[in-house]
Amino acid sequence: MRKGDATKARILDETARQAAVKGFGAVSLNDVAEAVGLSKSGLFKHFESKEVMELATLDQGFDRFVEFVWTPTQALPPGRPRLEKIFDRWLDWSEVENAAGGCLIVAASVELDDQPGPLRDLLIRRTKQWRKALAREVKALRDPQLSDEEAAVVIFQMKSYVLGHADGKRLMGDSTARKAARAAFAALLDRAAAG
Amino acid sequence: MRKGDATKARILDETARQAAVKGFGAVSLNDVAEAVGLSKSGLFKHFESKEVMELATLDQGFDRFVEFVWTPTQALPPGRPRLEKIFDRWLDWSEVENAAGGCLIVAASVELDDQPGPLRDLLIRRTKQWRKALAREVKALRDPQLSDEEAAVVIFQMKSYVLGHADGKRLMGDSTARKAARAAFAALLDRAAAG
DNA sequence: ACAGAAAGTGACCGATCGTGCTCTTTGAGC
DNA sequence: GCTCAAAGAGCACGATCGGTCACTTTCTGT
Repeated sequence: MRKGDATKARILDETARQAAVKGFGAVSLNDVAEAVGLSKSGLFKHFESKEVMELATLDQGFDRFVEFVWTPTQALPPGRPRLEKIFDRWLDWSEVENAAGGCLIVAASVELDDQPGPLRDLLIRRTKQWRKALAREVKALRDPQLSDEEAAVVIFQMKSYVLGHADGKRLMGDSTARKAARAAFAALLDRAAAG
Repeated sequence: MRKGDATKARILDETARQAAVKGFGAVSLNDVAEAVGLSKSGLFKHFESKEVMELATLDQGFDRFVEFVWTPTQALPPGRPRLEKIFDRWLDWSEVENAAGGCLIVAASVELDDQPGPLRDLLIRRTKQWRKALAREVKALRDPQLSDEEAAVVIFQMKSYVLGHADGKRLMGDSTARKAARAAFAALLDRAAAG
């Protein structure tokens, strides 16, 4: 049962790639199977349906995101240094790690925000989970910890800059997007620490 | 040739609605035709292909956007009052005017950023055009007008807040998103006017 | 009112969609 | 090394995809 796991992982990776590019709704089993080097029916030995495959893809997408953006920052001291690293990794996530296709989570968020179903449920659940982890990091910015409301303000603007960066860099090819995002975020941290 | 124009407009509206919900890549002629009350082949009397229909849809989408967000603000004095109104209308655009489906332009931006073709070309062209109009409004924030670079910083953050607002409100149902966006934007204008 | 164009229908095309079925190959545990 | 399940191929299915064509209905300009 080891060979199967490796194939499964390749399927999930490929599905994630295609979903980030074309959207979940436009991914076809044929394209995925071909890219992975399988027959279409071979996919069904790993997932009982397309929907289950999509769910697994999005779930693994979040795992990869947290692993890439959050995990490596836990070695740093809490507060500003850690948060700056998280932000930087977050920008890397869409600009470098997923240069082709962009961030799967952003793509899914825009696509699924008005399409009820298990896929959207999963997306919302894991986004909330991520938000919680992020809130803990943000609150540690000041010695008397930031309140929930203060942290929410910081998170809103932080995520906004991430989205702005992705929009500017990926669609418009704006090479200054990263600098703009970093500057805006640094100013935000200054305000948060002072306020 | 008057009846045809009305039908054409209904087709474009419906296509825009569906594209905003499911993405351009997942819109089918059958669904559009059915929703408009036409046969599938009837669509081809108005557009020679699906791609042409999509192009017309996105183009009209931008027209509607500018008409809704920008046009009504031109009665206000340039600078801060006008820009605040633009921002407000922009939030309304995705939260109220397009409550079901969200902003077509945002959806298209995320979907098409890595899919070359005429549709993406059109998207980029019209986005640049909008950015230019926006830059004029932003520069008028201060008496010695803001420089290009200063305006770019403001526009980056402004658009970031719009995206953050859409993300928070539409996907997560966060009812405080609008307040957060407005507060962040007001602070941005303060900084821009002072700096 | 009449002619001709515009608007719209229905049947059909080949291709592709997700999925089930049977069959063969392959790999892992004893 | 044998066995048996896991992994995968191949084919076929009904539905739907974008698109064409011949035909009918409806509107509009004169």
